[in-house]
Amino acid sequence: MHADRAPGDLPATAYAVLGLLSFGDELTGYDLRQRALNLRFFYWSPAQSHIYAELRRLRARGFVAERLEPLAGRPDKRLYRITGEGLRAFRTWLDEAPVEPPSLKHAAALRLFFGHQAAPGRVRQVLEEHRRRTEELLAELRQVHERIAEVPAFAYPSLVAEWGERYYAAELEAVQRTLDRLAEHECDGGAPPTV
Amino acid sequence: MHADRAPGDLPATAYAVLGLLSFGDELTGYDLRQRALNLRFFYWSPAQSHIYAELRRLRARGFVAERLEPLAGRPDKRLYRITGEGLRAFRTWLDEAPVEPPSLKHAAALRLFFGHQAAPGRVRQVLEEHRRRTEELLAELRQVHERIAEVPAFAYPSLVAEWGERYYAAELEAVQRTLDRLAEHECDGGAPPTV
DNA sequence: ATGGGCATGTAACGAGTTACATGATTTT
DNA sequence: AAAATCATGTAACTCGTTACATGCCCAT
Repeated sequence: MHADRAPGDLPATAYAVLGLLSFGDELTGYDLRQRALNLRFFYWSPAQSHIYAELRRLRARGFVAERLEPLAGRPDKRLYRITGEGLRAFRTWLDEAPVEPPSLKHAAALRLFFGHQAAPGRVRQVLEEHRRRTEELLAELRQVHERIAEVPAFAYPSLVAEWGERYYAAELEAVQRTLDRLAEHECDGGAPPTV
Repeated sequence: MHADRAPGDLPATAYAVLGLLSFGDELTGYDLRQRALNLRFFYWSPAQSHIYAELRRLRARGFVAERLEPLAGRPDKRLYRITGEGLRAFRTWLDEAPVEPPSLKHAAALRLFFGHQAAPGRVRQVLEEHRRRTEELLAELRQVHERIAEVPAFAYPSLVAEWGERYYAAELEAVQRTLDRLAEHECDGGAPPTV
């Protein structure tokens, strides 16, 4: 879970939050939650409560500064801005921290792997649902990409979006091929062996 | 971390271990660790200590049976076999449990996303390392695939391997394109904006 | 007046990891 | 004689989640 990290160093999630602040805006935890949602296409999005916790930690380290805006009858609104120290720390992480290998948890592929135990038609159903969801995700990603495509500050996020679009398009093709291969199987030998 | 699950239900990891036993062999925790390694191409591989813990839990539920083989001067060797109840539970999970959306944590893409803060050349370096590692992983996957390709019991794992090969090949292409786009950027505007 | 968005926060928990410890057997 | 492999296990820890709780403001 926490790999390759020198003691006292922060997890990638903390730097992801810090990085979202490195674009320069002053943001609330709520805002950050929204921004973090855009990471879901290639990284994952931390839970709301986790973001708040991460902000407290970053603040304790002096990586972000907090400004309070009093609100009547409920907790103050907290606005965060990255500090000079925070920016230095972020750049050091970006430039020097070892890049963890990408981790994929592909539940649909896991189901296929164990297909020998599945009910007839189940594997196909799982793959088709996966295809549908991938199509949706790709559509959403295209929308996000369109919104940021011409904004100079988002040149790099745009590159990631392009990459993601290719990624999901390839996934769609690969699923289709798997579906086809599955159909072949059912034609020749009947269902593959149940062991 | 633990999503969509009815209370009392087990995490996907537990079912993955159970699934590895569903091929019918009697295996030790150590063996299972090896087998679980093959899941790393599309799912992740749990730590050794985690596998042992999972086996204890599966045993407590009656999903696996344990046979002890006494060894002189150290803990007994424990051999596990799936039970009828375990097989039923596994099939129910496979056929009925909601399939979690695939989760990707792509650390290299995260670095690219924040490229505006990176030192010159760093993003390229990260991508090139990612490409190298992906090539390695693909090579390993091809080897595994070759070993199982003609084994009837592994028809489904073979399909997953094919899928994986396409997946990693597509990733390689996508990274290359990103590298190219990056080079274009550096030609026209100089480095993209540092904000 | 009701629902959705804004906004923060706590408590309890489960998942999964690293690091360590031990020792026999087999291979080099 | 050393190193790798086989084999099990514990303890301390972090990460991240779900579920809950609160309450304002704005649009319908």
